[in-house]
Amino acid sequence: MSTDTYVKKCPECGGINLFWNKDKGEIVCRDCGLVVEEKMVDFNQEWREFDSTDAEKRRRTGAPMTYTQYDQGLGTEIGRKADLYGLDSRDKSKFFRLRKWQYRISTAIERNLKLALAELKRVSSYLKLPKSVEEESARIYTLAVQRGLVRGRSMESVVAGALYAACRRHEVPRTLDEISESSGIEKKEVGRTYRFITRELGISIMPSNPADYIPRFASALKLSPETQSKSIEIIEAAQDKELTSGRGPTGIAAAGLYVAALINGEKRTQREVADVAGVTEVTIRNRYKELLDKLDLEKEIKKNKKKKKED
DNA sequence: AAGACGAAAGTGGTTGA
DNA sequence: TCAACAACTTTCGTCTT
Repeated sequence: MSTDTYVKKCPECGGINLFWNKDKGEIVCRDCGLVVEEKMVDFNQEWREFDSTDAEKRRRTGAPMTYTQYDQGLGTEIGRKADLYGLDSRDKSKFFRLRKWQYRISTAIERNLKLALAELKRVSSYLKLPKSVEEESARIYTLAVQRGLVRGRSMESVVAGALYAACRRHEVPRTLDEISESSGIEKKEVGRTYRFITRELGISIMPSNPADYIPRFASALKLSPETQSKSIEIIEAAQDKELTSGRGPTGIAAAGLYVAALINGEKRTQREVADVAGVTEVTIRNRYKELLDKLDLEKEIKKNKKKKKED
């Protein structure tokens, strides 16, 4: 955290031309333009795991590259690497030549990984994601790079997709909106990349459970734990009656929370809940109506109203 | 006056021919 | 590849508290 221990070398290009902009509180590499954040110091630990094989090599590679050149160059190289697998059994000399290629570009992959993992770390800490999710998404991203799935996509969008996938797998779902906002990638792009990489990597994901959203939404709305568990009850009941399939999980979570708050006399407006959950009031209303219809919750709401009047 | 409700039209994504 | 389709949003007018 403290700035006197800040990095001496650029994590991307290894250059030593780091410029500390005290006003903005950021450190910028003059060679490649990378903005090195203060938390950099922490990152080093993380990276070591990924770098161990040829960490020494990278240190001295100071070739100045712009961000975009670097990225584009990498994209095509990874493509070649993918081709290699089709050829190797037939032509041995070609195989060895390509092997050399692969070896040469592996440092490029390493560099891309460093950059990507810095981005990943940034977004992840912005979203306050647990370590386990961060590591999972790093793993997913690494796999994606190795399979050449980054080609034709921006590194950032793949990072965002990997994060979203990791969140889903660990059942700490963030909405696409949140990922989108914190990564600066368009929502539909995040979704597309997410679908692509999970399909290509054969990652199976359970459809996300509305109940997983409850704790976060509830705390954002400052609702009591009782209301939380009530809403989870409601959602589970709704799942039994198959009111949840095909519906957006956030909408269901929002409606469940809204009803639960109503029942426990902690009423929030539809708008408040809608904002937190990232859906519209209309969606809440639709789900809410279904819940009332099928789960006869009206009694409970009335009961609560009576209680209030008595007080 | 603010919140809740619902109708109608529009949007983006999925699916199936 | 295209059109039908379901879920969700946007917008707006009306009713309720």
